Amino acid sequence: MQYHFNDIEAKWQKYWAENKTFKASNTSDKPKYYVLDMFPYPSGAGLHVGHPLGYIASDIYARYKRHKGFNVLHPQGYDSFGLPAEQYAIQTGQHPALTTEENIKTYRRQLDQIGFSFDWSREVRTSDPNYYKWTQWIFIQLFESWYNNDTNKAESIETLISKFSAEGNANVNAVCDDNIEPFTAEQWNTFSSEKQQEILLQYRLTYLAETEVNWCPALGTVLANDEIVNGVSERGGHPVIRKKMTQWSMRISAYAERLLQGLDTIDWTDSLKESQRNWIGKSVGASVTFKVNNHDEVIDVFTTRPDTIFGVSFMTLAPEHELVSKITTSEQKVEVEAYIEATAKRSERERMADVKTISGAFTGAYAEHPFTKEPIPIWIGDYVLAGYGTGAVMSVPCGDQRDYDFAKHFNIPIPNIFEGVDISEEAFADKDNTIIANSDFLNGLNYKKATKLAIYELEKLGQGEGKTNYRLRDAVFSRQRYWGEPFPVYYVNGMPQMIDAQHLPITLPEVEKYLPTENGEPPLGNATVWAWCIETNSVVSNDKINNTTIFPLELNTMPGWAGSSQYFNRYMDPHNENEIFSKEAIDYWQQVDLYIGGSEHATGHLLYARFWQKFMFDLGLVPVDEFAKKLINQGMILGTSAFVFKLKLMWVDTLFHKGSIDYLKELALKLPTILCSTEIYQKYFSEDLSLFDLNEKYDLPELDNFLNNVDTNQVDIYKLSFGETMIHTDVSLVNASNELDVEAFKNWRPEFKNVSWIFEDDNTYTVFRDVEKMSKSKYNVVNPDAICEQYGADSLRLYEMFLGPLEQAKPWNTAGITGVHGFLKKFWKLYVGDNGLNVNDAKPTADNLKTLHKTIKKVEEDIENFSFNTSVSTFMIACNELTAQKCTSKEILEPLLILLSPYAPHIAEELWNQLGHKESISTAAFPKFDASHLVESSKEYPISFNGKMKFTMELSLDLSKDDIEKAVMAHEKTIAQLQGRAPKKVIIVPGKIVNIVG
RNA sequence: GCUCAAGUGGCGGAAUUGGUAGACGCGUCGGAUUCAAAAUCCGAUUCUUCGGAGUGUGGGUUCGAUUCCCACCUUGAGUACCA
Repeated sequence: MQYHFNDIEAKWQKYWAENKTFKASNTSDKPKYYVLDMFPYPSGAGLHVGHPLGYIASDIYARYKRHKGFNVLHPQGYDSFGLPAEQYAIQTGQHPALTTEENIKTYRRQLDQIGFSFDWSREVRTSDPNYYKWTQWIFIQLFESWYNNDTNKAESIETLISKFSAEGNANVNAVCDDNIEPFTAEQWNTFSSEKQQEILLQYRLTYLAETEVNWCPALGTVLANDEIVNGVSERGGHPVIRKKMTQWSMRISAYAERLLQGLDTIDWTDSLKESQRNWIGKSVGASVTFKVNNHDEVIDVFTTRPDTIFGVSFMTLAPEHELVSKITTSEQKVEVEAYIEATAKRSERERMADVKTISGAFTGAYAEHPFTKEPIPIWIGDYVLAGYGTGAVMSVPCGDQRDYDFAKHFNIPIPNIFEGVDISEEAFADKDNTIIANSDFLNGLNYKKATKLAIYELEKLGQGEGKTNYRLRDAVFSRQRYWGEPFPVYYVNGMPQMIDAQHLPITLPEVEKYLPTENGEPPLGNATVWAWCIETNSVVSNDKINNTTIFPLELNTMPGWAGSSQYFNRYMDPHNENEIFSKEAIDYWQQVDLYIGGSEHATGHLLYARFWQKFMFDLGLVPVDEFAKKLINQGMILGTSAFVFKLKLMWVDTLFHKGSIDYLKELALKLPTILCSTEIYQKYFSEDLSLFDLNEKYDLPELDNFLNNVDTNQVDIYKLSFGETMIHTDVSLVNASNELDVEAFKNWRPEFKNVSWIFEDDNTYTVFRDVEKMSKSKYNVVNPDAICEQYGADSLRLYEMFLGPLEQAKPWNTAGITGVHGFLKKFWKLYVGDNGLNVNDAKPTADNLKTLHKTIKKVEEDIENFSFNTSVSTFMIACNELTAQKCTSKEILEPLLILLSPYAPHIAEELWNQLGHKESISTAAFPKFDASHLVESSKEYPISFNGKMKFTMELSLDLSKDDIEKAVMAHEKTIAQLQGRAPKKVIIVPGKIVNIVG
């Protein structure tokens, strides 16, 4: 009987679905294990072979853990709000809910055909009102909370209100806005309700604030930095302006320190933790206040090196700094304004990428040194960014290379405040070896002591204090989009009010158009039924708005990361209508044990989700403050693009031609389209042959005609050289030997229907191959549907794992799948012969047992180390060995099946069933490794001379070092190798190696 | 620039604590089977001037280095002057 993978796979997928084989229970005697994949966005293009890589790995792990006796939670769902569906809706008018539904159907079909052991009964979708009800609910909790630095956690806003009414805000130690005005309890109690709300908003964990955004009036939307190219929008090339907008923000900065510390408690990859650390960007130092001479102004700076304060020889402000216009002298005005204008034209990215060009301008103003009272010139320079810190720097050229370069460039003095250090060539930034000099009371001190003393003295002057700075900014939470969670917020006199949680969800209203409104409001501004009635507690028609009982609702929606910041907990109890999850469920599952996904989420989703988890921990909703214990990043699967070479004229040797460049350019345009097969092209190109030579060899009428019409007075046709333009061709038109289906290519690209082709000698056309990111636009996308159809899901699963280490990027090459497919056929034949089952009760041989147990050992180690590629090799070796051993023993073949089942579950289930089992193989226990089967009595010793292996010798493992040496020295090959010399030394490591030196 | 990965045959990759470099698979070549093909099976496959050389390059430590140390080069990813 043959291996009919399509039938087998369909049969078991149906069985698993019907029997709910992988449904997880929230109560069990078994230990729990929670394996989660990062939330997929169901895109319209469906899955390509790169997407399931992580899902296959997590599925193997989940199935392995079930064999190991765990109660495994392995859910899946969809992050189904998002921009692509909205964009599609704008173009076609189709409701995003409809297209999303369609896309999910495709995704589900594709996921099902790969045989994942998901518990689909727990599926969630972020765009489902029953789900986003809880996203809205968390938003309300954030609004109703403030961060108390004294208790170092979030607390109910009620505790803050009672503090205010009892003692005012003087003793409140909160994370809040910068510009808070002090008030007493009496004042608080006399404030109007609106005033009180206004103040509270400055403390809440989610708050309204004016934020600068990249506004594109033509598109009516806000753009991300990388959507802007050269100051205009990437799509359409419309102008973009900086605009202030009132938006919801999340006070994630309150959690900066805890987010940083928490990294030490979780088993995530170092590179990912490192990028989070960089993103949080903690720096310890001091804030210092400089007075500006002849002005009633001060400049605040943050510095990590207060010990170098006597080395300050100038100040640098960002060109955008608000003080610049106030303090610039009339003499310097022209220069400063010109410089500001020049900077404004450069994008922030440009300014940052360019470290080599030094530019700046002197404002003419001076600051006063806090200790020496000497005047310090104030400059502006675009190496200082307005957005970071205070947008101003105290410049210490002897201790900072950028300040040093700036000072050198503008001939600003560079005072040396370091003992015994030469700064004539570069700045000295080594904190550890710093001894301060020329610095009054700091002389002779090291970095640590000088820093402490400098801060102490600054505090005495009232011109500074010790300070810790974080780069992490509060996160903007509003989006001017339709397809996202609506806020549960209405406005009374411009002040935001939360809708009571019992009335959630506030569902997305219907709109006619998904575009922003004509007066620049977000798409929800198009909704006609989008007002809140506080009497009926329901959404009502806009025309009823009276601002006494019926009020306008918020028009923004939430960002993509809102829904994905809580889904991992919701999976624990996804259908609970009364709570976000029950206490029993969260206490049982606790947190994700293994999370697999891409590293592109390092500073987005993975940081925000940790923030929400910590917030929920503070509220006592979750038992642990990190949501994922272990995290692995799977590497990207790259595509192998295929190209055809189109010839073009090259200019390198214009010297050979008498004609003008213009004539050559004109000629280039007239060159007929010639597509040249890769091997021919590379041969001719590397031999530096000309177009003329090519034409001689291959009779191309069009080229002939072209060459005949070249003005030979201007051009030497014998020396017209050529190069190539590479044109992507769809990889589906190319076979495993890189041969192009030319007819299909012509049908796909009609513009190449009647052009000249140069084929290989055997009349085929070979494409050029190169590895690139897998994407539709590069025509290198490989669809798993076709692979499952032709080779089966088990082959796809094995091959994805076989490609290489999970965490590394690696190219996909469909041709290689025949290897693992051949293995599965061979594996099948080990169990099933032409006349039925081969398996019997034969007693296993020592070799059989050895093969089995070394396989158990290796596979178990591999899974624990997430080294799935090497287990596939191990299976192949085991299969090859057992086939050679003609093994038929059930005692061997049955455990082997369990080993394979996490990787290739369908074939394993089928054979398991044929062996007579009634239960799914997923219920079988993982085989136990027995080391006694691997004990060897002898070893094939490598005999090396000076570290180079020359031959091997079979020796008993019982031999002593001396016995081994005697045996080796007596060997004829040793004698031949030494040629009469006496060895200087003989190294013997029993059981490992013999090395003869000399 | 910085941070983190990575660099091994024609290709994907393997090599446990420093101990036989190239497992396993693809591809290629040769053979068997076949009227032929597919499928299947068997063998060979780092280079080589046959002495050797060889894991990006140059040094170092060691009896012995893909593995450890130093310097450099290249590629990929992330990040943006963190004051």
